[in-house]
Amino acid sequence: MGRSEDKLKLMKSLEFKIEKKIEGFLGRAGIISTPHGKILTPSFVVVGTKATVKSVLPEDLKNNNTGVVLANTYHLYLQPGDEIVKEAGGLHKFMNWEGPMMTDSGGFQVFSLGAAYGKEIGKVVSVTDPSLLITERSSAEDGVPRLATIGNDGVSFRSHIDGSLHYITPEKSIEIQHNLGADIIFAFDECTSPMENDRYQEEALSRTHSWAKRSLKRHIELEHSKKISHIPSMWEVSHTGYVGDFKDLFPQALFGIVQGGRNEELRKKSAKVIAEMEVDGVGFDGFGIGGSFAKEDMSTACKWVNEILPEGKPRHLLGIGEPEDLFMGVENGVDLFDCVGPTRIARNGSLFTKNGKINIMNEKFKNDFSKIEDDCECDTCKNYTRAYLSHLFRAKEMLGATLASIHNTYFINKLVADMRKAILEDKFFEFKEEFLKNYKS
RNA sequence: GCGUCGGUGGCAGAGUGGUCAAUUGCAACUGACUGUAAAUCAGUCGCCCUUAGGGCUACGUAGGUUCAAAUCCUACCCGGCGCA
Repeated sequence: MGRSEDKLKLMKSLEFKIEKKIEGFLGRAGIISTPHGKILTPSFVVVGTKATVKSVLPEDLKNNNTGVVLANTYHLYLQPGDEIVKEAGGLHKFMNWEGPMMTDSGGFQVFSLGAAYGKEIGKVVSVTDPSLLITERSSAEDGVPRLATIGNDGVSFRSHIDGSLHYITPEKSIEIQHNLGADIIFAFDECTSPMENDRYQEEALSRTHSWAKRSLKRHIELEHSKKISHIPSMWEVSHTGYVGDFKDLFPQALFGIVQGGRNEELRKKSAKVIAEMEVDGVGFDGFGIGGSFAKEDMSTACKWVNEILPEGKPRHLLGIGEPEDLFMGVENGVDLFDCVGPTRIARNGSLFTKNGKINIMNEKFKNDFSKIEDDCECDTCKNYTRAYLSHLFRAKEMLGATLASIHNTYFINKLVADMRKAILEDKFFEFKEEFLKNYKS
């Protein structure tokens, strides 16, 4: 098999077609083809960390118009173990989700179990408070022991489940992700805290870049080792969307991750480095935008990065998913979003409505026999009332979490689908204005 | 009927002369949640005054002892248990 054929094989893991752009902006509507089906972009990726979207059946996700599910490398490596998932035939079979899947690399856990462990910091800070900035590297003497310790070669994790010690390198993360078998996987990166200073961000960024290269290299090696029965031609892919009859073994796409915190120079540098990165002439299939932001400058950060990333490949804004943020991201050229928000707040009793979030546990809903939203067509709204959900949550009945999660994921999926429709009809900004006017009222 | 133990804020249940408007849990009320350490976490929770703080009313009921009582004494009411 010749060199060019090898390259061809690797490219087939994913196709991205842009259907329409928002005139004068970076935003666009497109279609990503994967071995497990198409993703209509912009698209919301529902998070199913441990190979399950908490409290929701895959059938319900399908009814919800869920396009993609994202599972997690670190969590599945610890439990049940990636070898078990491989033995099961991969994530799709293991969890009974036939649609497109992604896995995160564990890079976020470098942050959540590291710098953020035991503290009240999220990846998005809403207030720019300089006093929170870490002026110099505070290793571990801030009093709170971390479960993740970063080295240049990899990260030591202390399992949050049983305390056992694990070492994850970029190569290891990619190997795990190949065992898990999602359609799209991510390079191992260091998600930094928004409180870190520029000096540390720069240091972390060069680490992320070197890890990206190592991830890409290992990924390509593993892709080459796959025996694929039929390699579709370019014509087949572009005209039918058909990307192959791969049975249990299909090609996986690798996304590189741009970091750089809130620093413009670092963000731009990272976008350039990741965009141009190649191993044996092969680059990333798409890009993740990771790390931390201040709410206020999230849109400029997306813009800096997406102006540099190649237009023809999909971009995924990692871990972002509040309605306002989705508009911001789409407008600035983001194709994919994932976020635990819709499902987590659902389990905690918050529900999306077009007039803003409501907390179903509030007293006023005890005898409110209307639907969460009159015109919502999700299975929850079709069949249940606010009063019933209020009761389920008060009684701590687990069906409450299920019904709330179904509604919230439906709501977000529909929101993004409506954005897509608006882009195709040249009405993105009208839609945005109308939606946000109601949502913020 | 006699004896005995007990009656504390919506509930359960600490406290047993001053630091008690009263530990704690539950319930209730409100808020948070952005690549899931999360069916979690935080705040409020007698009444009044705008916060600091201050005032008022409260630990079955009514009296009493004391500078001071949820805490001690007396009577009564109510409940558990034991004996008749």
